[in-house]
Amino acid sequence: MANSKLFKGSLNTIILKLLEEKGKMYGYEITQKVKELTKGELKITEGALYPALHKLEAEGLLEAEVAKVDNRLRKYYKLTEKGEKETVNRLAELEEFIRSMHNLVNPDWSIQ
Amino acid sequence: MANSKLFKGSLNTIILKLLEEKGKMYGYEITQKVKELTKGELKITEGALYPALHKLEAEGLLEAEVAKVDNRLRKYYKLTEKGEKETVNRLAELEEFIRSMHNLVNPDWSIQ
DNA sequence: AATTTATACATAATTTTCTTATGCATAAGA
DNA sequence: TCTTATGCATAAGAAAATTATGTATAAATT
Repeated sequence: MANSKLFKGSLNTIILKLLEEKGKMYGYEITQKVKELTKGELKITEGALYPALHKLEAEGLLEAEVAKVDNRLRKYYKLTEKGEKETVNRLAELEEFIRSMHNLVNPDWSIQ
Repeated sequence: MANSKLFKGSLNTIILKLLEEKGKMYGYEITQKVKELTKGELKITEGALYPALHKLEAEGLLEAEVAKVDNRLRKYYKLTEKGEKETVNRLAELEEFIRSMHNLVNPDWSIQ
């Protein structure tokens, strides 16, 4: 997509939020869900996603569970308790970020 | 700031928008203006700002002019014609980005 | 008077985070 | 049969930031 640069730094927050909503998801599912929600605008690459998932797991925010579906492996991730708390913080930061960007560039729409 | 990661990738757009509004600005002025507009939330570091300005200049989006004020050098930047056009694009992308993020994380406010 | 903070630029080393490329494997569709 | 889709993973490289360092003058503080 044209403005993929803008998404830099927001991947972790996106993952955490989706997991908060869905309960558990596997990697490929996340890439498809993001593509769907952004109407194809944001395509998360595997080279970005899997290392991000591994890191969040190493930080104790996610825990993984492998399942075999239709003879294919899926690695399901869900939030740990720590991850749930952190997600609240990250989303608050994201909201603050968007408000700040609004103040900076002041486009012709408002935030309610 | 806590969520500086989220701002990754948006520095160029911020610079272009501020210059569009102000006409011309120098580097230090940009850092102060951003700090003011974000209530201290975003502190642009010099190591990020100056290379970004140089790159935008090299791309032909900005042009620079050095002035001496109070025995101190200031390097004023302003948009070129190409830069003005590009700024329109970048702001449209930014708006699309913010709408996408909204769809993704669906906070409790709406965009009008 | 001396030191710190503010103003103003710049670059180098390092880190973070991404893209692109590669690899393996099974299932479905053309 | 070959391509696309599903599913994981890692390595090489690029991009964009942070942190550290350097130079210089002016203002403010101790």
